[in-house]
Order: sequence, then C-alpha cells, then structure tokens
Amino acid sequence: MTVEFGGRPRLPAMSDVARVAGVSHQTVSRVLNDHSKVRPETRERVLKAITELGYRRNIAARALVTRRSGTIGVVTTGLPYFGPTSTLIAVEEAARAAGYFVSIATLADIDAASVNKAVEYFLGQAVEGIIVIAPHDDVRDALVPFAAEVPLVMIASEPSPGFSLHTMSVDQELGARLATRHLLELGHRDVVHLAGPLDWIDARARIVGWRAELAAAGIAPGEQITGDWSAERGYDVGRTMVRDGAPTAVFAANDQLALGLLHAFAEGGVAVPGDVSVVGFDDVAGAGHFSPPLTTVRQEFAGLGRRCLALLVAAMGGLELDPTPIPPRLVIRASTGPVRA
Amino acid sequence: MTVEFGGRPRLPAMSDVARVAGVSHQTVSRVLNDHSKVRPETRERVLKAITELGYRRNIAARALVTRRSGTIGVVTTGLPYFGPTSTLIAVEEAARAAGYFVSIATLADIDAASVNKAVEYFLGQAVEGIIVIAPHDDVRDALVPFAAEVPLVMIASEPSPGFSLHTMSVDQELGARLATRHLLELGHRDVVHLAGPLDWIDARARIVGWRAELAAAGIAPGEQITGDWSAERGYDVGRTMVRDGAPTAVFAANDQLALGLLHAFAEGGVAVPGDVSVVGFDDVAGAGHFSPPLTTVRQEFAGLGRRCLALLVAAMGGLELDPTPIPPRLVIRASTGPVRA
DNA sequence: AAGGCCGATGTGAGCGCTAACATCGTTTCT
DNA sequence: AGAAACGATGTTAGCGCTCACATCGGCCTT
Repeated sequence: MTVEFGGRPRLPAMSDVARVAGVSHQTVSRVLNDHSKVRPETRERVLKAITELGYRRNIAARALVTRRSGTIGVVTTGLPYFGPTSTLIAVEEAARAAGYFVSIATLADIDAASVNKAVEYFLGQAVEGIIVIAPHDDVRDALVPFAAEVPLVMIASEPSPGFSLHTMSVDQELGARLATRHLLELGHRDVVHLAGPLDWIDARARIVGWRAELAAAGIAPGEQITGDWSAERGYDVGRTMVRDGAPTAVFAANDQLALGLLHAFAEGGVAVPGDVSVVGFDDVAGAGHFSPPLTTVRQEFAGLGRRCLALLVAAMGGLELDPTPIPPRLVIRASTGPVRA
Repeated sequence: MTVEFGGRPRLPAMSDVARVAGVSHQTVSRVLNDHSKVRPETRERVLKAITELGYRRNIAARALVTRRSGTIGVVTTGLPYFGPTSTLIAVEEAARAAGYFVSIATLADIDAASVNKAVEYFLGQAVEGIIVIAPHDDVRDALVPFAAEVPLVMIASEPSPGFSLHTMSVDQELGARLATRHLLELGHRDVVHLAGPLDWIDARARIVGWRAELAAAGIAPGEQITGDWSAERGYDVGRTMVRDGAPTAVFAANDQLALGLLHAFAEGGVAVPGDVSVVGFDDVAGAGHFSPPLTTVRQEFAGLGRRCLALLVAAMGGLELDPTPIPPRLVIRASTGPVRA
C-alpha cells in the first residue's frame, strides 16, 4: 500500500502508522522494538494500523541512526564443493535465526587480492562481522590485517594465536586419526596418505592426524602424496599405484580423491578392499554408493555453522568464546577391510 | 580512522572529508558518484582526503535518501546440491559485477510457508529484486502473489505466462532429448526414464524431453519410474531392475540417481554398458570417475547465473528480456554403449 | 495533603547522505 | 558590449528512523 503526499506516492512510514493509530511515531517505534512500556491496548491499535497500511520498517533509516547494519558477510570459495557449501548453508540458517542478514561474496581466486577485494566489499557494506569459509594459508594471511577493523571468524583447524582472528572448525586432525586408526585396527601397517594441497589448512591438519595416529601405534609414517582435491588427481595417483604396486591401505584427504583412486583401482584390477583399503573424508552425497561404498569421515556442518556464528556474535560483542573444534565421525562402509593374510 | 567530535569517536563522514579537502560535502558526493562537473584538481584533493581519513561512504544514509538498497536476495534450497549451489555462485558473481550486494536465504522446507518467510525476510531487508533457485511447483505457486510487489526471477524451465514472475533456466527438455537421442543412436529401443519427483519443474521437463525424443523416433515411451533425487533411490530402483530384469538403457534424471543405479547393477552383476547403458544429468564433480565413468548432461551454470541476473536487472528497470533457455551439452563417457546384439 | 515516583506517551534533534536549487565567475553568442 | 549559457561549486531540505529528554496523569508515601 502506498501513501499519497503532495501527489508523490511513497511507502508508508512510521509517521503514517502513527497518524492512523492516533499515537506518536515514537510509540510506533516502541511497539516495533518491543519496549515494554506500552499499554496493551495502544499496542493493539498500532499493530492494527501496521497491518492495515502494510507498513514495513525502513531498515536503512534504522541502520543510519543505530549505526548497525544487522548484516554479516560470508566469504566462500567460488567452488561448488560439498564442505564449503554445507557450511555456508548452516551459517546462513544460524545467522538468520539470530536476526542477522547474510551477505555473500565468493573468491574469484584463492589469493590475497581476491580476499582483499571481498573484505573491502563487505566493509563498504558496513557488515558487522565476517565469516570466511576458505581454510587456506593465503586467505588467512590476507585476513589478518583486517581482524583489527572488523570481527572476523575463519573456518580453520589451526588457531591463530596472537591475532584477533578467530577460528573454528571440525576437528580435522581427529578425523584423520579416526580414519587412520580404523585402518590400523584392520591390521594395516602400510597406510599411505593421499593428501590435499599443503597450502590448505585442513590438508595439513589431516596429515598431522594421520602421522600422530601412526606414531601412537609405533609405526613410521608411510608415503605421503600430495596434489589437489580432485578426483582426477586421485585417479592419476591410483594409476601410478597400480603400475608401481599399491599399498594395502590409503587414506585419501577427501572423497573426490578417494573416488579417483577407486576408479583407477577398478580399472587396474586391484580389488578394494581385498587388495587395498580406501578411506575418504567428507561423506559427500553418494559416497555410500561409490564402488565400493566408501568408508569416510563425516563432518557435522550444521553444528559447525552454528558454532561459527556464535563465535562471531561473541566477538562482535567483544567477548571471547571457546573455539574447541567439533568432533567428526567415522562412517564405515565397504571400501575398507582386514589386511590380506 | 576515527574522528573526535565532542569526545565521541565516530567514523569519518562526508563532511569530514569536505573539511579536509576544503570543499563542500556536495562536491565530495559528486566525486564519489562520478558526476563529471568536478575540476580534476578538485577531485584529486577530495580523493586524497578520502584516502587520508580512510573514509567509506555510509550506505545506510545513501540507501535512505535514494530509496535503493543496492541489494538483491537469492533464495535457495537448504541443500548442498550441485546444481543450486553452482547457480548461486554464478548469480553472486554476476550480481557483484553489476554492483549489487547479494543477500541469501535458504528454504527450511520446500513449501509455501518457507517461501513466504524467505520472501518476507527479503522484503523486510528492502531488496530490489529476488532470484529463486528452487524449481518446485509449491515454490512457484507461493511466489506468484509476490511478483507484483518485487521483481522476481525464478529458475524454472516452464515459463509462467500471465504472471509477472520471470523464469530462466538451462534447457532441461533439450538436455533430456540429447540424452535420449544418444541412447537411441546407440540402437536402444527400450529407454527407461528414472525421473525425479514430479513436483519439481525440472523433473517434469526432463520427462517431456525424453518422451518427445522417443516420439520423434516413433517409439512409444518406455517405463517411467519416479522417486526423489537421491542415490539411495537410484540404488533401490536398480535392485528391482536386477531382480525383475533390466532394460537396455536407463536415462536417470540426475547423476545421484545414476550413481545409485550403477551401484545396484555392479552389485547384481549387470554389466554397464554391456547389459545396460546409463545416462545421468548434471555432470557433478567426480561423475567422470564413477564406475564406469558416467555419460551425462552438463549444464552451464555460470551462464545461467549471468542470464538470470540480466533478466532481474531488466525486470527491475521495468523491461522485459528474452527468457530463452540456455542449451546444455551431452558429455559422453563410458556408461553408454551400443545395444547388445 | 503535598511531594515524589513511575508508567505511558509525546517532542525535538540529528544520523549522513543525495537531490534540487542557488550562486558566481567565465565563456560564448548576437 | 550586453545577454545568455555554462561549468564549478555551495546551500538547504529532508529521507525515516531512534535516542534523549520532556510531559503528564495517577498512585504511593510520609
């Protein structure tokens, strides 16, 4: 509904509601903001007028005077990967539940320039806080200078002590330990790790967990192969293994890599889990229907999103919250089995 | 940098810049808005003052007076699926390039109540337009009443004539025809379609395409099985086929369904593509490493995102743009082969 | 009964910006 | 030479809201 004033149509404002309800604009504001000192009867009248006019508060005016935009920014990689996407959705839900608008920006490239651009973009939008879903070294480094200017929470499994850059994540190291332990418990002594790119924080955390678990079992770490996060890379590595002789167990840093491995093994006549056991990480949609169904580590992204937001809101209020990571869970399926006698 | 004024620190405002540059605040505004009638030398001085003070324009004040928020809202399903996610990213990129902020809202459920909530949320945020990535009947129906209130573009392969609800999509029907044609060209006469849920617009469009292509070849449509979009469902259907006898070709409505099918066939000793050919839809990450690598239909989401945004911006300007859908592309891999002699 | 308090409401100012109009010196045209 | 036009800049008002404070009855207190 629009109001005519001097012939120019405009949306109804608080003063229009006030006039209709027979109160002052301030009383309307009080009703809208739940200030309790309003007589129920008056509140009724105001509410009725609001409905009648189809009034909606102008958030720009509100933001102008309160100096709060009510918006938080979320930076993600510009890639449709399962983990970041799931986290984004979870953060959005949590933020909306907490009364914040969520603005997003994707990183064209994983580099400092893109990060700077994204953060500047958000600062131009006057966001009250920023969550970054891109656990990469260059991203973290580019973020640090901004941490003084705006509350910042990054998804990362390494705390950044000394900086006011807060971090939160699923416990990647624990996930890697669970995966490795599972293989060790099956009798494997030769656990190779197909790692993600070393400049990704999570990739390193998974390496650390893998090493730690092997060390705890008194086993020297086996071979560690690195690459990108893609199925293609997994396939290439798998082909090499088929040619040069495969280990009895491979822990892949994500499900895509594991999928590529599975493909190469199937093609090369290497039985999984008969000849080699494979564990992934993420539990992407469909992992239970890979060939064979993939044993993998499931991350609870919904919880991660909520924790992230709680951390950010705390930081925005000048508080410090416990950044204890969230434990992941091993999902055992058919790609792992006892080591061959 | 903050400015002291009466002891209260605040961010620098346009007037602060004006003072430092020795001009009026209006001249600062002109520089910021690229009004050409500013002497280069004056512009320089203003720019220098802006840098010096670390000034950033207050967008709330700007939005208040211009009555434009500069924000568009994007509604997506709350699921980390490949298609919607890829589209979201593409839309975000296009929107940012066009100077719009992107706010997101996910649908808790695919129903009218959730859609209403999401749209109301955006209206409360005063978005200038909304893009909806959830091609479902209930979503469309719930959207229609809002189309009069705010420019709205929905990803959907069915135009909504008579409504001011604009639609744009990848040509689902064509994709289905390409998939079906490919199977026919391989000699298959028994092309079963494992469809998505019928209340999803894309699912129906794929059925239409499949039927049309069969009809064009003078073949009566084979069996059509429906379900959800999941690999689990594909697996169940596959098991039934293994038990009751499989067709020579199955066109699955998405890659997840196809993956489940592949799993059931492998388990049941049905050779792909020896006994049965399988085609998917989407070309999700890793589809090239399924077992066997999946022949599927690739959608160009980046283009879709750009077209969507162009359509929305046009609609915001009261224009009408050509909603011609974007052609998809068949990616032939190893899950399809000639019909057995 | 007078003062004080409190609940309920109103008044006025101002957030930082842009749009519209005003000003003023300099050119250009007749 | 005078008028008109224009380019460059300044001045003023007001977008719609919240905050701080003012007001004004009733009711409790002593």
